[in-house]
Amino acid sequence: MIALHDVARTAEVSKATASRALSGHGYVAAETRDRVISAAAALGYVVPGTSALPRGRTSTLGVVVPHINRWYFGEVLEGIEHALVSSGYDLTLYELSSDASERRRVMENFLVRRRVDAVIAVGIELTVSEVDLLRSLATPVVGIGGHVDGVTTLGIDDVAAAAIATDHLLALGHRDIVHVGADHYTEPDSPVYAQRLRGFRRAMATAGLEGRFRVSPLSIPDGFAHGLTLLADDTQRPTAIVAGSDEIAIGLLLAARQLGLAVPAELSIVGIDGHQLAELFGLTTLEQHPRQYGSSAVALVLATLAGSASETAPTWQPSPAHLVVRSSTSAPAHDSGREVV
Amino acid sequence: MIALHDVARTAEVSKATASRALSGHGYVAAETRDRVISAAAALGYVVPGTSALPRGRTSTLGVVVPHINRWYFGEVLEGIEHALVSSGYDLTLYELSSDASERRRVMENFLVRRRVDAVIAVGIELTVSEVDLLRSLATPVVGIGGHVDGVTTLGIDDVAAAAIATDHLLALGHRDIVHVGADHYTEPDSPVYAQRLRGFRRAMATAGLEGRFRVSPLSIPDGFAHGLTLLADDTQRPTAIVAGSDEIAIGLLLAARQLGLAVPAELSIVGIDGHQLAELFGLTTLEQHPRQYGSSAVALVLATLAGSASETAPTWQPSPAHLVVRSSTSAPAHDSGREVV
DNA sequence: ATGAAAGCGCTAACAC
DNA sequence: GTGTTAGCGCTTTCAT
Repeated sequence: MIALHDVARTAEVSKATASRALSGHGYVAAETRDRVISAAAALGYVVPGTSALPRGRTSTLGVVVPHINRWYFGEVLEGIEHALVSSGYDLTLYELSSDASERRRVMENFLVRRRVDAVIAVGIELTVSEVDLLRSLATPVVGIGGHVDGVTTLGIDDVAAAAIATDHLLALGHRDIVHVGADHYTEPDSPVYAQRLRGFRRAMATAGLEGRFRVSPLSIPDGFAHGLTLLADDTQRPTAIVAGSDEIAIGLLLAARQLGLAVPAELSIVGIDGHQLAELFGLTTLEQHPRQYGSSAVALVLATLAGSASETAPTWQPSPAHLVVRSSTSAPAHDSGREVV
Repeated sequence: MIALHDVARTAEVSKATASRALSGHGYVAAETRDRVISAAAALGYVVPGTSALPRGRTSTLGVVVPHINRWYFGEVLEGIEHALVSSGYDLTLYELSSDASERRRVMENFLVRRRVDAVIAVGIELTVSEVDLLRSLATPVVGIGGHVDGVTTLGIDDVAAAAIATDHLLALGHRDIVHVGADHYTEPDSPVYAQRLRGFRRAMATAGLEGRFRVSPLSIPDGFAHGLTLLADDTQRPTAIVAGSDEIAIGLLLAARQLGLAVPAELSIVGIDGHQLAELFGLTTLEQHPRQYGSSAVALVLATLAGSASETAPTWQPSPAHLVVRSSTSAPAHDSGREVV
């Protein structure tokens, strides 16, 4: 275990000088610095995580997600990870199970106790007390997906997004539209699905219609299963579906095909998210950019930590997203994107 | 920021006693302990990450992956995360880009410098020098996927797995079989795809045949694209395909369907991994259990850290996996699993 | 420009 | 049983 001590001794300087030489803080003679740096290199020394302890820092960024193995979250994580490389910060990952007490434990015990210098909450509805807690510790927080009061959040306006998806179908002449997605009960941590449901209902109400809603877990197999039951009986089959996520939409699409329904001729489906498979399946969907949210969020928290963008009022600005309409069921044809603020 | 100091003062004891009371180590009067504990609770104190510093520990487990947003890796991560909950350990995640210097930086600067107490390498071929480095620091390492000399690794025998998949097709009477997968060049960090290729070649050679090989990135869209070019021309179309991963297999399957080919009547496809969509697509595949690998790996490293299973010779035992043969292209029908050691 | 010393928040020997 | 002391590996005043 090579410690600063060893580097200092090899370079024949004190620990203090070695520290300055390596960190770049404070005065140190050019010649001395070179000696220290080559000693460090020769010994294979690299600065440990404890180095920020005296400054009360951990060099660690906490990321909280409700799920790891879902496309959207995976993209966000990759975006974060890439942005973090060569920042000197580590990414520590917390998956919040749906268990409430478990959630409390993670939030309070880990995030809050100087185990992380900042937190990025992805698809998590932080409670006011959680936000207060972090704020009282001066821990920068930025959210991704949804909207949490008082914290800068990256993501689309989910209500508007679902409304646009719905309006698209209404404009196509559809009247019997159902929303297959999640709500507050199936995705208790995440605010976005309930908002998408609201957007759907709002758009339908505005058109003077009453939309149906079916709850489904957010996976392709679940979408498929729901599709089979929903679409098999043509007395209750809708002419169009707004899916709560692309996974559901793809599942529904597969179910429709399995039942021999022509999409979009006999059934129109629109999803939300921009899943990598959307184009492959010819899925009309509202695309956002989770990977960019990740890197932008990192930039934000790092800036705050560096003291630059400190406490500018956390204003929420929905990220741009656009509806990618695909008419054929399998011939990838981009664009005709409609901007969503 | 509530420190142990505050708890101690509130409970009217010394920091040492407070520490003992909270950690459970060493003698402390029951009555005193209660006082400390309630003081801690009242103040909202929780032990910080620095608590293990004096013992030279970080309470952190490093996990290295080549990709985050792929089904297999996501499953492993979820398995690890779940196993870690309430262990007191944090999971810090490193995604190794394919850039070699970047990889060196991560391996040396982060993993090795007491930033983590142990590491789990998922689908990463550690070099001997990397293993030596970690070993010299007494950092426990366990691998998942593939096989690294000197480190206990969880996963199937990929050579055998691919051979079994190939043999299955041979037994079905196929002679013109192609392998669509990755090799050392497309997935430089991961040993497993090259091994699967070897298993395929070996099985073909044993049957006195020469199998064709096509390189493809490991995603559904890429599998789809390769499928279109490979299957469109029926002069060069094989009768069966061994895919290097389920993503590729599913992509191929979709391409085949798009081209109007009946699967498995006109084209047999077998995948490897047990992707959640395999059943949905009626894909015959060799299933392993990435989530369990994750939790088992955690159990292993924690045991080593706790000193129990210390330095027992790291022997590699392939995990069980079995070939799930599905005959229909869309009717989920389990079973007829063949064990693979 | 450099070194000595104090201290980040905690644990562990060692005394009492 | 409990307090005192030293020290984990580093950064940072404060002298010099």
